[in-house]
Amino acid sequence: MQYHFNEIEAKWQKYWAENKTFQATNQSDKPKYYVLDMFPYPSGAGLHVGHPLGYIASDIYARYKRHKGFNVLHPQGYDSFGLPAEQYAIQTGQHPALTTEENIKTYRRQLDQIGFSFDWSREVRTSDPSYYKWTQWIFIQLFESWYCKTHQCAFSISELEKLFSEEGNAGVNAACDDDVEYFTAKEWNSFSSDKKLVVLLKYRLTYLAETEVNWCPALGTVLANDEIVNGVSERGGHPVVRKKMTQWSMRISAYAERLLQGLDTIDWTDSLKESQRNWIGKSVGASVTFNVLPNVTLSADEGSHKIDVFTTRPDTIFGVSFMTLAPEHELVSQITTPEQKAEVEAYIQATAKRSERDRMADVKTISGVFTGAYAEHPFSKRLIPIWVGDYVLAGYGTGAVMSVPCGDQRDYDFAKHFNIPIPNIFEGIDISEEAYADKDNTIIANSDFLNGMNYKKATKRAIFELEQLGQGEGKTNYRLRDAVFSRQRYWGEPFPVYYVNGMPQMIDKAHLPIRLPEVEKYLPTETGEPPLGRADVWAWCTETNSVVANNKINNTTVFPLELNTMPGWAGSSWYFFRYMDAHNDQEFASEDALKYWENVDLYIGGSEHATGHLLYSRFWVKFMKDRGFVGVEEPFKKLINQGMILGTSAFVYREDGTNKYLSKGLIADINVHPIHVKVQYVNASDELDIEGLKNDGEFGEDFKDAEFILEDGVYKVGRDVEKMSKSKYNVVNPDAICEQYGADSLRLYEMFLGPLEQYKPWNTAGITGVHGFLKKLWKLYVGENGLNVDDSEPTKDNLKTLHKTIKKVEEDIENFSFNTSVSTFMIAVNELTTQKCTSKQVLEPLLVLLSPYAPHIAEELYSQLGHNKSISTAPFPKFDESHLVESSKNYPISFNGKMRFTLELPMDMSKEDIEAAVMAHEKTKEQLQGREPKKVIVVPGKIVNIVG
RNA sequence: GCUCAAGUGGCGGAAUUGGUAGACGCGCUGGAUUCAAAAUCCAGUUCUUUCGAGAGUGUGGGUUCGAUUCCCACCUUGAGUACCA
Repeated sequence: MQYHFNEIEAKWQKYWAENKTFQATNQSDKPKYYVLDMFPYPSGAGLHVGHPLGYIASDIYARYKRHKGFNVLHPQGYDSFGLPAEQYAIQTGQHPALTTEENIKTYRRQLDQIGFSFDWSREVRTSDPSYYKWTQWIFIQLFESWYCKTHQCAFSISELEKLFSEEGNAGVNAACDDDVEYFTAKEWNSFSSDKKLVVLLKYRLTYLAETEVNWCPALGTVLANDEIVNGVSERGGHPVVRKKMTQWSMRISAYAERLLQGLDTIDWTDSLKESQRNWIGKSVGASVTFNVLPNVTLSADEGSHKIDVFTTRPDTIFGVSFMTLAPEHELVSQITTPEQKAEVEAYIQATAKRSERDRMADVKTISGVFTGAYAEHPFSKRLIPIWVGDYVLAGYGTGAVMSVPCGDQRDYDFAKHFNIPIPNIFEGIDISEEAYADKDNTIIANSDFLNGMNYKKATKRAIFELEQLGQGEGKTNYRLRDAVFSRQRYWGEPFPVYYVNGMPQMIDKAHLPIRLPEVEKYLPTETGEPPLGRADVWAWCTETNSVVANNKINNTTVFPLELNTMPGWAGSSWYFFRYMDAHNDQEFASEDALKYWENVDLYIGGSEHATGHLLYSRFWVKFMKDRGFVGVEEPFKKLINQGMILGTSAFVYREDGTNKYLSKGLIADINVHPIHVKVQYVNASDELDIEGLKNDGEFGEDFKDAEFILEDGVYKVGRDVEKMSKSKYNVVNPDAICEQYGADSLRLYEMFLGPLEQYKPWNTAGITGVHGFLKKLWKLYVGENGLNVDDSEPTKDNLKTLHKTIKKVEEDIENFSFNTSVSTFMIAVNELTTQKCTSKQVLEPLLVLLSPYAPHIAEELYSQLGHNKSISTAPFPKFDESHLVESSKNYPISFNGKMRFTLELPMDMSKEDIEAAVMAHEKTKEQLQGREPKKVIVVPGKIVNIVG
């Protein structure tokens, strides 16, 4: 009987689906284990062999954990809102819901054929109203919350209102907008309800704010920095301008410290934690207030300005020789003297044209302009000229810096360029060539009360003195910015928000979900409003509590709804909770389910989400914990980034100016142009199937009349490893692999390629290795005339092979070293085949070991051994050390550390006897050639090393 | 620039606490089987070599009886990030 993988795989996939083999229960005596993949965006192109890599790894782990007696939750779903579907809708007019549905079907078929043990009964789709109902609900909770910095915790906004009415806001230590004004309880209570709403909005964890964005008028949308190339949109090349827009923001900055601290409690890779730390960007220093000197030409009212700066080096405060403001800084226009006005305005105009990215990329050019105004040094009272320079970013700190040229290279370069003095405040340091930024060896000089102090002491003293003056305090700054949460798109979650007198109002939970309205086109409106501005039925009636036609808007009972939609990361920031109780229509998940499953034990996905999805999810979970909705502080306990599988592109070489294609070895110094060809026309020896290429439906025409110049009778292509992509014709489809070799071969081969975390090239030719292994495995169990397995007693060698395999495979899975397991299986099958093993006592446990990796063949053989329950219910074999105990050791005999020969000696031989046996050996004498050994190292059971 | 990875045969990679470098597989070479092919099986395959042996894990040092593994400096590649005050 042969190994008919197609039949076997279809049979067991059907069995698993029909018997709900992998359905997890929310009640169990077994310990729980939650294995999660980053859910895919269902793109139109379907899966290529790179996509399932992480899913296969997590599936192996999930199946292993089931064998180990865990109740495993291993769900899958779709991140199904997103731009490609919308773009396709704009081009074709097809509703994104339809194309998304189609794409999901393809994905599901492809995933099913690989034999994953997903619990599909818990599938979620972020674009499903029954799912985004809860995304909207969480948004409302964020709106109804504020963050107390003293307690480091979010609370209900009603508690804040109570505080305000009892004691005003002076004593409230909240994460809020910078521009809140102080008020007393009495004042608060006298505010109109509209005014109260305005004030509260400054405290809410999601709030409306004017944000500067990259606006592309032609596309009617906001673009991310990387969607802009050379100042124009990447798609279409339209001009882009900086524009202020009112958008929803998330106050993630409130959680900066906890997001940073939490990293120490989770098992993620160091590189990933490091990216998040960089992103959060904590820096400790001080804020310093400089008074701007009254300018005689300005009125008294305009004259009393203050500039706040943040510095990490308050110890260098006596080294300040100028200040620099970002061109966008609001004080610039107010303090500039009439003489400098024209120059400053010209400079601001020039910098406004450059995108933020351009400005950052061009570090070399030093530019700036003097405002004509001066500030006063808080201690020395010296005059400090105030400059404008675009090396200061408006978005970081206060958008202004105290420039200490002797201690900061950028300040130094700026000072040199504009001939500003560079006072030296460092003891014994030469600053004639460059700034001195070494904190550890700093001794302060020329600095009044700071003289002679080191960095630490001087910092402490400077902050103390600033506080005495009321012109500064110790401060910690974070680079992490609040996240913009509005998108001018159609295919995303609608906000559960309507507007009364321009103030946002939340729709009550009872009326969720607010479903996406129908529009006739998916483009922005002619007036530049988002696509939802095209909907005719998009107003909120507070009497019927329903979405009604726009023409009913009267602003007394019927109000306009929000036109923006939520960003891609909204739905993905909490989906891991929904899997716990996916069909609950009363809550996002029940308390019991949340309590049982807690959080994700193992999360596998790509490292490209390091600072997006993985940071936002942590933020939402911390918020939900604060408000008592969940019991955990972190979403993902352990996280592994799978590496990317790269494609091996193939090239043919056209001789310039001809229609001749030269085989790779013939190029020499002839001028040729390499052209990508589809990898399916290339065999394992890099030989091109010329006929196949010429008959290709898509490109055959291009090569029809081409002449292929062969070497040794074949055309050899060139190869290069590149990212797998359609445009490089190196995409390999798992469907074809499954059909030709089977899902078990695909699973084994993806693992066999190399370590999970590494980037590695795909080469279909190599799959014959693992496929051959499966055939060999099959032959070990099934002969010409039926099963080869019997009840015979295993031999010592059989047991040794089995138990070393158990040991290795178990260690490998625990270490996520799946590639070495595959080798181990090959070795085991090779050995057992040589041993002609037929013993069920050995061959049955081997199947359980293999089943996480190659579940179909394992199920089939297991059932042929007489079982009528799925192999997934079998316990993992127990390792028994006693089978590996050896009585002798083949010692490597080294001379000066180099192994020269081996010698078989009993395991229990003493050190002295080993040395004697080695020294007596004739090859030892040969090696020494008469020399007397200086030293003989004997490590019993390991090695002998002779020095001399 | 900074941070984090990673450099081992023709290729993917193995060597888990410092102890036989190149497991396992691909590819290649030779052979068996076959009318032939596929499939299968067997043997060989780091480099050099005067066939005795010698060298060898990016480069150069160091620690050690012994280093792919530990330390220092450097080079290369990849990823992320950036005038962050």
